[in-house]
Formats: sequence, C-alpha cells, structure tokens
Amino acid sequence: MRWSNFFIPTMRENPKEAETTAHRLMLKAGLVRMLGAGIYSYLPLGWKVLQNIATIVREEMNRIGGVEFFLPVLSPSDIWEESGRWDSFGDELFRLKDRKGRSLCLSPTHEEIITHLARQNIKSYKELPQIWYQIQTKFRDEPRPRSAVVRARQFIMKDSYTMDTDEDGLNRSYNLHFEAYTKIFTRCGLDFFSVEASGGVMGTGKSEEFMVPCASGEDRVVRCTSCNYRANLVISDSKPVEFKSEDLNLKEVSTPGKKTVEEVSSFLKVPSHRLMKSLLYTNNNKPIFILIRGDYEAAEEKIKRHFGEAIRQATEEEILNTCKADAGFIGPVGLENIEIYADTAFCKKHGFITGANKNNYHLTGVTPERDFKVKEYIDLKLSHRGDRCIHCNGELEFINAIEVGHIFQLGKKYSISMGATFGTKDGARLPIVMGSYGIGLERIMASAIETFADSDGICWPLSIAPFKVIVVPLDSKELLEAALNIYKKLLQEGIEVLLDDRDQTPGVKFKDADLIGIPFRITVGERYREKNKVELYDRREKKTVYLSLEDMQRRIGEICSRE
RNA sequence: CGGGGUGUAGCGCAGUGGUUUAGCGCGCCUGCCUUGGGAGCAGGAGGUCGGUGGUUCAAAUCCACUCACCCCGACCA
Repeated sequence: MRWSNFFIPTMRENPKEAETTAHRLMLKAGLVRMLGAGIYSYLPLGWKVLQNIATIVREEMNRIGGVEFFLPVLSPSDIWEESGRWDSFGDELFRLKDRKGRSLCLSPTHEEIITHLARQNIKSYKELPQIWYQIQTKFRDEPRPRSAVVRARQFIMKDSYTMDTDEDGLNRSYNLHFEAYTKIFTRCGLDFFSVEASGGVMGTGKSEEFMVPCASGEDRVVRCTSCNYRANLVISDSKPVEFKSEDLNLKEVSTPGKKTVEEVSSFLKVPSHRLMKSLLYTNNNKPIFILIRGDYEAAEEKIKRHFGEAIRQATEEEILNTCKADAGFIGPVGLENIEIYADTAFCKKHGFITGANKNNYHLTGVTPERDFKVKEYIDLKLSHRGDRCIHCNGELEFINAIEVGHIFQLGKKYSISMGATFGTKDGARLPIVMGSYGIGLERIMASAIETFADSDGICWPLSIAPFKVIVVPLDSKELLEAALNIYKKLLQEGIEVLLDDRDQTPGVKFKDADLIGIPFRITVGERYREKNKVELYDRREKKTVYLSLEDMQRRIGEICSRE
C-alpha cells in the first residue's frame, strides 16, 4: 500500500478529549474518529488492525471446531421477553419500534437468537455438541462510554455459544474456549491472565475473565503475589487485617448528627475498623440486615450472588419503619424478627460501634452473638489493600486491567426459559446445556496500544500490526524509485508493506512512522545512494542495522514467517 | 443519575460588553527553495464564536434555557 493512496490522518497535537494512552494514540495515529459518545468510525489503518485480530480469532475458533455464523442485529422483542432479559437488561438495551409498532432491539449479545436457532433446528443428541460463533457489532446503551472504544455503545465482539448434552460436555466446551482464548491473546502479543469473574446479567455459572493489566483499565483485579489466586475485585475473597478491641461494655453514647463512618470515628476518636456498618436490605420484600466492618465497603456483587438478583438496599422509608431510626443510626441490637448476616470479619470478634436504632445515638462495645444473633457469617466485603490471600496468606496486589475476554457457563438458563431441547437415546427430551463466550476486538487493539506504546507513539505487536514494514524514501525522486523497488519486492514475498511516497521532509515521515507504530522501518537515504545499503529500524527495540538489499529481504522474510 | 469541566478555523488555544474586517501557533492551498527527526521564504483560503431566546445603542463577552463532548462517581457481561 502506498501512503498517498491510503487514508491516514495523523495529528500533531493531542486531542483534548483523550486522556488515556490508547484513546489519544488511536486518534493521533488516525485509527478511529468519534461520531458521538461511544460511537466510533474505524478508519483504514484501525480497521486493518481489527481485521488482523479477527483473522487470529477465526483461526483459533475454527481450530476448536467452531463454525461461523452471521446473526442479525435487529431482534424482535418476543424472544427477549421469553428469556426475561427484555426487562432485566434495562436501559442498556437499545429499543426501537418498526412501522407496524412492533418492538425490536439492537442486539447487545446473542444468547436469545442462538437459543432460538437451536430450538428450531437441534433435534437429537447426535447433533451435539456444537460451537457456534460470529464476529459482529453489538449495541449497548452504556450509561457512561469511556476511553474511546474500550467502552463504546457500538463495538465488535466475537461471541460464541456452545451446546452440549450434559455438564461434562459443557466443561469440555468451556475448557476448549479457555485454551483457544489463551492462544488468541498470546498470538495477539498481549500480556494477560485469567481471573475468577462474576456473571452479572448472564447468570451465576462458572465464569472467568481474561485481563490485560494496564493503568487505564477500568476493571480492578486482585492477584496474589505468592500463589495462583486471581479474581475480579467485585467478587474477590480475602483475609481482612485483624484488630482487637478491649471495649466490651455495651453502652449507649450520644453522637449528634454523626452518620457516616468518618464522622462517627473522628467524633469518638476511634479507628474506622471499630465501626460496624449496618446496612438494611430488602430481599423479596423481607428486610435483612447486612453488617460490614467500618473500614470496608459492601460488595454488592457478592450480596447479589448470595441472596439472588431480587435483593436491593432498603429505602429511607423502609429503614425508618423497620428500625425506628434514620440511616446512619441503625444497628442490629434489639431488632426482632430480622435475619442478620455478618461479614466474616466479625466472626468471634467483639467490641464494635454501631447505630443504636435511635437518632443521634450509637452503641459501643457491641459484640455479635452476645448482643444479637447472627444468622450466618458470609464474605460480603470488598477486598482492599492490606488484605491477605485466603489460600496462602500471601500479599495481594490490586491492579487495573482491561477485560478482553469472558467465558461463561450458562447451563440451562436459556434452554429452559426458551424451550431448547434435544432428544436423548431413550427418547426423552432434555434442555441443551449451554455456554457463552466473548472477546472484545477493539479492546485487544486498545490494550496492545496501552501495553506497548512509548513517547513516540504506538508499537504494534507484529501479529496485529496494520503493516509489518514501512519503506521510507528520503526524497521524492531517485530514492523514491529505489524505495518503490524494495516495496515491490517485499509485496511479492507476501509481506504487508506501506510505502511512504509522500513529498514530505524526513522528520515528518519518521515521526509519523513512529506514531502509527509499524514494527519495521526501512529507510532509503544517503547510505543507499553511497553504499547501496538500507537501514532497517526496529520500532520496539529502537535498534538500527544497515544491510544490503538481499540481506534485508532475507531478514524481513524470516521475521515475518516466524510469527 | 449526582459532582466537576469544556465548547471560538481541521487540531491546539487566546480574546470575558465598545480599535468599524474575531486573533495566534500548527495544519491546509499556490509558488520558489529544501530533503536524516514535525525545514525556510512569499502569497492565499478557511469562523453564522455549540444552539435558542433575552438584556443592551452595542454581545464571542452579561442572563436564562438547551445541546454536545470529556473527567470522577453511581452503573456496567
């Protein structure tokens, strides 16, 4: 490809809306342009990277026996009503009506469509297992799009779905995906690891996410520095730092207007871990108490996992009715007929401070079991710095990461709600056992940029680079002729090469070549004129070698075939 | 949805009631010249100052409303 025929609108200045490295460089290097919040156009260079990623994804999906589909974006509401997600997806679902007033949505994911296809067409156990996948645009009306394509409202996903006759089969399909994903991210040149994950809207089956650590990543991940434990922060388990309290006397103290942990702890001059946060929840109209130590936050995801999706925080009115006090002054002592669940940090501990169920008063010396009955001790807190690993007591690190993939065991959730069954050997009909797996293609692109960029711009991993080589002639006459020959030779070898044939000064060409991150640059300049040697520059290593044409060609050929 | 911020030329910015044509840098166009890290000279094009309504003799500038975008939080496959 010649630069003059391609469209690469690079920018000199930093676009002010871009804060993260990936966002800034995607705009500067001319990979994408924004149309609206969370809506991006992919320009030729960015699209080429995405296609390279898609090729890798396809190859590995095909290798595990996947077959490629192309499913519709427009989807009638009825199948979503069958699965229950017309409601549970909420505002994130883009909804529209056709001319006859029928409800449709733009598919945010395709479980319903796949399950519908399966119930129409899968008849016998003989047709299972199946691995169906597609690479396609998804639509989600994110409350807050972020970091350009990392959280967009329209994005490209490889989604696959497995169908098996039983749990063993599901495990096999799931493991096949784990292996395929490992290969895909490795081939894309990413530094990544998998973590235990939460299913969210998908359900409660086994689930893992593939994470690429990077400062601007919006997911928080907990990783043990001495064993293999890794989990998404929202569901991570950890041992809290332990403290002892000598204050065992249950006593009411006046705390006028002091509601929050910070206010109460500074007013009473005690550390926040002495406080007991009393949180009233409502689970299917039944009030329940959840107790979290003052120096921790409640982990909503864990609470949902344990109590089910129906659980929610009680309203101010419900709090007043149940506890006869306002939020900030409520506590578990003296309440009848309410189930009390305490975080494991309270197990066999004593001497806490919590609300007295009387406005402007707290109780000190509160001790579980002595002062109130705990129904169950459960891990319900959000881990934080200082906690230790529950498996090996090792030090935990908390890092930011971009989630590039997610694999998920659905089980029978959709096949039961939507009636997708298969006939067994003995003539019975059973629900298909399903799995669902996603990869965000733009996120692979963004995390590769984040991981390898330097002060000069992008450094693409060879495998997904839009071009492997850029040939830069340093004038627009005789050296351009020589460069054109080199370019043609490399093309004949099947190497993707970009020729910077613009009439620009060397500085401009070098800066742009660095910015768009082509792994190898061949400079045709004075040295070529004098000694017939070209310069081969390694973008990532920042190393230059001078080679004859033949040697350069051989070197490039070797590097590109190695991949 | 809460908090904060920004909208003036393609990009980055200045101008915050009154020099009758709204500036600067970069980019862009034309010509000359130049070619190893964003060259130089000369000439030129490009803006209903996000939008609507108001106040005023006079509005980019003041007021109200509104829209868009960014960041933090809430939320989030």
